[in-house]
Amino acid sequence: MSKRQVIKEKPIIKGKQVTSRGEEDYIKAIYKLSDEAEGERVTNHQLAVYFAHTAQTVNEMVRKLEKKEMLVYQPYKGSVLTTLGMEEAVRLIRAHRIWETFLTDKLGYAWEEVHEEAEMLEHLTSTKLADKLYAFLGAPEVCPHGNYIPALSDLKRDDLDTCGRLKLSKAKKGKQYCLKSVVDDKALLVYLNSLNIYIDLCFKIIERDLVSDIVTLTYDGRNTPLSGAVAQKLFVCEVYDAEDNA
Amino acid sequence: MSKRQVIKEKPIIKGKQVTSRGEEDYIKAIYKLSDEAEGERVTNHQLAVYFAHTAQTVNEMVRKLEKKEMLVYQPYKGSVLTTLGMEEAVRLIRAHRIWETFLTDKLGYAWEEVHEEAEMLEHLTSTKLADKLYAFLGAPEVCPHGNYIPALSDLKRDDLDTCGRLKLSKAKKGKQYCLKSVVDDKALLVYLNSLNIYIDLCFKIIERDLVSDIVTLTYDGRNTPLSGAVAQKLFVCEVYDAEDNA
DNA sequence: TCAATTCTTAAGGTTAACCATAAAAAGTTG
DNA sequence: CAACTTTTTATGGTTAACCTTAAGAATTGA
Repeated sequence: MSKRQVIKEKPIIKGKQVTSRGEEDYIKAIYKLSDEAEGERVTNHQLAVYFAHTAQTVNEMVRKLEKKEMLVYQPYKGSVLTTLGMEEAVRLIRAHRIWETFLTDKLGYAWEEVHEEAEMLEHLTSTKLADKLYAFLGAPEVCPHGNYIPALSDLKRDDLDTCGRLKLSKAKKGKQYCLKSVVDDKALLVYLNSLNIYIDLCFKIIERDLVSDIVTLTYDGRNTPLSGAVAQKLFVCEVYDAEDNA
Repeated sequence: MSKRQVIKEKPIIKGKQVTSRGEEDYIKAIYKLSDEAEGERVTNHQLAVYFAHTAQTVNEMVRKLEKKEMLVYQPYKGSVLTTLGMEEAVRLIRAHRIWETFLTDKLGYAWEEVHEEAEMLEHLTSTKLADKLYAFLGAPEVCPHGNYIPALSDLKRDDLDTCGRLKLSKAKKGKQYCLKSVVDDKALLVYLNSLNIYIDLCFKIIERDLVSDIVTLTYDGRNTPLSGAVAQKLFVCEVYDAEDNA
């Protein structure tokens, strides 16, 4: 009733979020972890390790997301995303990969530089913006790391990272392969740069030492040994049109 | 010392911000308001109205920004940005206008749709990203609303919105003008759309009624009356190569 | 100049997203 | 199945960004 109320005149619009940044990060993490691990449920412990959060914090976040019906949580068992949660995760992953593609293809970023930027931008990307960007990019199939850019309706997680592809660590000696995707890990990407390894590079496996756990590839006329740890993060397709360059 | 500490293993990187979203909004607001009003100092009251925040909140934010040396505050007088604060404001305005240009020029957004998106994106735009985007856009001079895109070193506020331009409300009857910029106000932009008025449109003023406060323009072979309120939000340059289309 | 008005600020509250400590509950295993 | 480990959750704390109420200080104008 006082004149001071006049201050309330202009209610500037602000981003009204249904899910906050933190919540979105949890949804994405659950989506990813439920794929990496064999089981479907993601335990609170896994999330605690992933985010370096305490058990209590994880518990609170999971309970909050449960109330919002983004996931179903069973104490001592873990969480499974609901369809709503999956949709949210796919929306974020789609935006993430679209931004990564934009940053490399249009702005000339290196593939190891795009993750952090995309990680921020994805959270403010409306469906409209994502779709327009995607069209502008020419509807690319994959991001700079070779992972599929899912459509919003595309909730099948298996397709996203590895469908039709083989871990290099499971490839066979003597055969030829083409690199199709890599895990989005900065140190790995920088390392691959130093070896001149990139998406769509074709090579032959000339050695696979199970004791030392080293795979040796041939490309560019030279031999390159890769540790099992690295080989596990590279996904390849077999190539049949033989043509040696050793 | 307990085994539970193992949880602390993986400290995922997060955006470490020097200035938060809220602080950045205050810096931008002070920058803008110190230009719009005649005086240089921006009072807490102005900020309270602008954000629809309470006096207490404004006070807290201003004091916080003062501690960070982004501004100098004099109780009962108001705030002035320091060079540091100005740089921050220009960085944000630059990012804002670059995003607006990207959204319209590359993604086909309408000029009334870009403000909100840019308002969010600007806060996560590193100098590197802004510069790359800017180059990608072909180093445009102005945003879709005709406002100059400042360089980071460009702290002169006067140039940004009106340099060398005239408010349409001060234009003279009988002369020809070209629309150079408009205030970024959604309702206004939609209204201008309906009149087919856009940046770089040239027209002649055929009437200026001081009593009714209406300016009448001629373009596209028709006469269009504009209220003083609208005319105040349009900035024009005089055009000398005469050519009637009335 | 003094009363009215406006501005500032102290005190204390809220919510979100984190934290630690510690107890209670469930699972695991010898 | 008892002991041990892990997981959950209650309690209580922190900071940031907001809020209200209300007191106190400065400005203004008649």
